[in-house]
Amino acid sequence: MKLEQNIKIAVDAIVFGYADNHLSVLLIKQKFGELKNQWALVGGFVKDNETLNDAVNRELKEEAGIKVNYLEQLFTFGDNIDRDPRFRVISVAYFALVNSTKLVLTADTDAEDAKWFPIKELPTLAFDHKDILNTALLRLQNKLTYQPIGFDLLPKEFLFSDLENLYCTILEKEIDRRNFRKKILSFGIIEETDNFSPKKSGRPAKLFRFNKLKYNKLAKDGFLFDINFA
Amino acid sequence: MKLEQNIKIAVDAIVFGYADNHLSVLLIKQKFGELKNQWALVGGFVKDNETLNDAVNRELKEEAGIKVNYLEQLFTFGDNIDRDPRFRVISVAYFALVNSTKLVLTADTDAEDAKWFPIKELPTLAFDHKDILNTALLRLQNKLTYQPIGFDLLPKEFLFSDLENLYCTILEKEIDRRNFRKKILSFGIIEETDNFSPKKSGRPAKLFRFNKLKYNKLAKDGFLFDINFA
DNA sequence: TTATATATGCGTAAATTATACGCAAATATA
DNA sequence: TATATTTGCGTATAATTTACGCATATATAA
Repeated sequence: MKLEQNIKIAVDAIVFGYADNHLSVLLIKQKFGELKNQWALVGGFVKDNETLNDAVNRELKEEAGIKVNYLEQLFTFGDNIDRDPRFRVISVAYFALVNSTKLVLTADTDAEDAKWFPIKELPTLAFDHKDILNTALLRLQNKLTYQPIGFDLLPKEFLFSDLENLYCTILEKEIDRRNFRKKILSFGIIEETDNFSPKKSGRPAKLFRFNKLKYNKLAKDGFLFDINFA
Repeated sequence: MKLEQNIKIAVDAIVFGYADNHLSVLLIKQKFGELKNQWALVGGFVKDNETLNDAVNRELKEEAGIKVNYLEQLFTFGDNIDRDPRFRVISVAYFALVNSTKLVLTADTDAEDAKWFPIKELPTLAFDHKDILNTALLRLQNKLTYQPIGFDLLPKEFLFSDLENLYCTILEKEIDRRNFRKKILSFGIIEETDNFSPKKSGRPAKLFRFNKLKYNKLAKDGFLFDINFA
């Protein structure tokens, strides 16, 4: 069997973060090559002896010094045959979420060129990274309606209003506050804490916490988290 | 930038077919190599200048002489680092459906070693193809509940009872016949024909046809096809 | 010819869930 | 003390799901 394949395999990560009612994406400024100074997704080539997951996590650490809360394979992009003149590149894209405490990038890594961009203020992106990003955004919006991944974008303890705003912001629609609360509570996967959050005005609100154990239990039994609102 | 990556990229297809109340998968008997005479998924290495989709369709034609009704990317499997001693193989798996008229493989291709296996009577599979198959089966079951892909497994004109049995068989559960009919009809994506199907006993039943145009219209408007039953 | 088994096609009551709100409570600020 | 603001709980109504009943149309057996 002849096999002279000149294709290299890369991984890319679309990392979403949420803070102050804004959804953001983590981007890296390219240091080398023709695309020097262009913004791109975190990513790089896969080493011969590491899994795809390991490769993504390594790149996330090397390029942005970050550990993500949620990671899943998104899609493999391989149709852009002329992306690099030296060889064809096929990219396995990953979808990642970090909680808001990680939205400030630490300066002690070589991550000086990593930056968060609000999803509404993106720069021009290298390669086909704009397409990948759009695919990821659709996945995020979709997944939000049937899997409770919103918690991975929030700090450990959060207000109901934070969670509600997150849904409204990412899904770009109004949701009735009281019905939202009722439905989320009905799942039995978040619990009250004894803590309150300081507020500028209005009645003080309890902080809540996501109970991953209870979620896993329900998910294993095939419980359907239907988080859709009119 | 040093880059000595010794990885080859392949595509594999999990092709599902449905006939006589049985879900089946298309497998190929390996002709060469260490795994000679073992059964495996349709698949092969990607050529330098073809898209991933083209690669899958080419393999489907070459190895089984088949054109599929539905094809989508499933998942990229890359963790099985020692699959081939010569190099590492990363496989982009595709999920495919054919309608029941194609369940008889034509002998005029080099497909003499292609065969349909009922999902409940699988042989031992090569590589990690059993894992890939399981992933595909879960995808099929899941997708059936929110996207009307069942029609891609049936002939152009079909009985409601065929569709119902397909759902019962693949999802492995009982569904109330009358409620099933009501819900599917409520979507407005299938239409009556003037034809009847010959039956062994019982009242003659009308044949129905899937209207893809109406489906596409609804899908574009974000209509939710909730095909879940208690 | 008549009875029986089988599958279809239509309908409806009851249970459940979703939607649209009302409103008191608790705080900051004017 | 009044006002604006946000929270937390509740409830009536609409919509949907679920569990069936039953007449109809055919093949086959008696």
